[in-house]
Amino acid sequence: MTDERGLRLAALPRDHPCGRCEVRLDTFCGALKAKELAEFKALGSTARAEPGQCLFHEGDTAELVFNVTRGTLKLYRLLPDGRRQIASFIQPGDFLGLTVEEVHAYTAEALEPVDYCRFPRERFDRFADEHPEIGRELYAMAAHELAAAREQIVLLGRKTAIERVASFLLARFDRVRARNPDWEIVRLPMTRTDIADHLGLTKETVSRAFTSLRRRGLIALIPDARVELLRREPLEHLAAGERG
Amino acid sequence: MTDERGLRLAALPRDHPCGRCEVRLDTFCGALKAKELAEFKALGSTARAEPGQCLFHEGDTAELVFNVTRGTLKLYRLLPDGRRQIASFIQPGDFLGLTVEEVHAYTAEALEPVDYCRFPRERFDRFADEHPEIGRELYAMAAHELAAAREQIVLLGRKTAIERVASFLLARFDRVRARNPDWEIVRLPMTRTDIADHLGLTKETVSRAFTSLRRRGLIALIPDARVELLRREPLEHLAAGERG
DNA sequence: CTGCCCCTTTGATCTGAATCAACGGGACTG
DNA sequence: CAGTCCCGTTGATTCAGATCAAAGGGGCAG
Repeated sequence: MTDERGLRLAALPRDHPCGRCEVRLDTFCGALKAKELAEFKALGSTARAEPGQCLFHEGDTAELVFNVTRGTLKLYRLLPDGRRQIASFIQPGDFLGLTVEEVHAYTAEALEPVDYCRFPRERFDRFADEHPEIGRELYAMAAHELAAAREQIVLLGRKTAIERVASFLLARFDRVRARNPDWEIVRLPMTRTDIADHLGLTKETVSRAFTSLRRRGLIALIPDARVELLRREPLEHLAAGERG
Repeated sequence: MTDERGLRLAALPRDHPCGRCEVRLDTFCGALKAKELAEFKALGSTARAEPGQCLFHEGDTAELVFNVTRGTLKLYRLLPDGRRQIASFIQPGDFLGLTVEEVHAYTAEALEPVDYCRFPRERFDRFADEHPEIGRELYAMAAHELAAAREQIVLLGRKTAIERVASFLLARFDRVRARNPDWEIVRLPMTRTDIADHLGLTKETVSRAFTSLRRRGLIALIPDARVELLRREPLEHLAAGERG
């Protein structure tokens, strides 16, 4: 699989508009041949968002879809009195903005500088209709996100504070590991408040959980918002809910 | 849309194997013409599950996919110490068993007598590959379920007990209303414990929330596990999190 | 009809995490 | 370089919901 993808990457002409895209093979673009990819790319444009800027707000009509190539966003909903829930963090390779509704149900805000491709929804849909291989990839991505969302449901419904934080950290480590198998340090571009709003906790409780994991020797907190994984197994036990 | 579907339903020959299926147009079967539908149906078989029986367990290899035609199931995960989270309730017209993993991450257990069609996953995938219109429906269903899952994430992460119960009830009422616009009574085939395990609460808290909603005159509890909607608006305010 | 079981409801008490409060530190600003 | 702001951490107190406990009711087997 990696080899095949490697070949396809190598096969892309030098002057191809997606030639420098680092996440091409992590998203459905990887399912397209060079020519189709160029056609696809021409449907949209690229842009950058600075920290705090939003690609769209809850309630906006969904006119564009996005493909993130660099940086992290948070996808959140606000309740009328200010309570906030971050449904998920969006990372390079993630697709964003697809909705069955006419209107976005969440706000997508950049946590750090974000580069992305954007496509008018109508054109995107037409292209997808004409390219079944895209449809298949889209379905696979939706299924994947659904699995992640249900994992989050288990976390929010039944796990304790420290189990939630352990699960969150492991998910981050595993995401890094998918690319660098022996990388044991992860950067967390989001604040404690963001993590809390993702895990259904408060920033104080998240902070205490980090401290507790550090004291138990499972992780180390490194300057510049980084965390090192010291002992994976007990962290996995905690995350799985084994009352450790 | 309803008219178009009505026509398509009427167009199905009398002796068609799906002729009596009441949910055909609620699921992707509705996107198939009579002949293709018959071919599709022939790929699998129908069966019934009694209350308490499981279509599959967490950890089983995912060899079959299911289409529920009657009855309700619960889809749940157990943590090692017995904590349980019901990811969702599955109803007629819902598709079940699709997973990106080789193995089911949840158990699907019947709450009441359940009729369903089942298909070997491999054959189903092949059929879907050959019929792009199915792929599109599958994607739409996955996107729909993802939206529902994220709604549940907001509920579990940030809503209070009574807001959760109000949201749950409204979702039930709306599901009924989609078919019978002025129907204000809904049957709840699941126990208080099931509802609690869906909403991240305990059965006692769920029961107290029902009592509170009844005392406020928003709902009435009717024998035979039924609930009547008396005042929709305040219930909607509660569900939206307006601190009523 | 009786007894058993399970479900629901209600009450009393407990507790994990929220809230309230304070402090230290890094980044930016004027 | 003082001032401000935001972030993270830690401590004290509070509270929503969990847990523990008990009683009532419907369904069903014998």
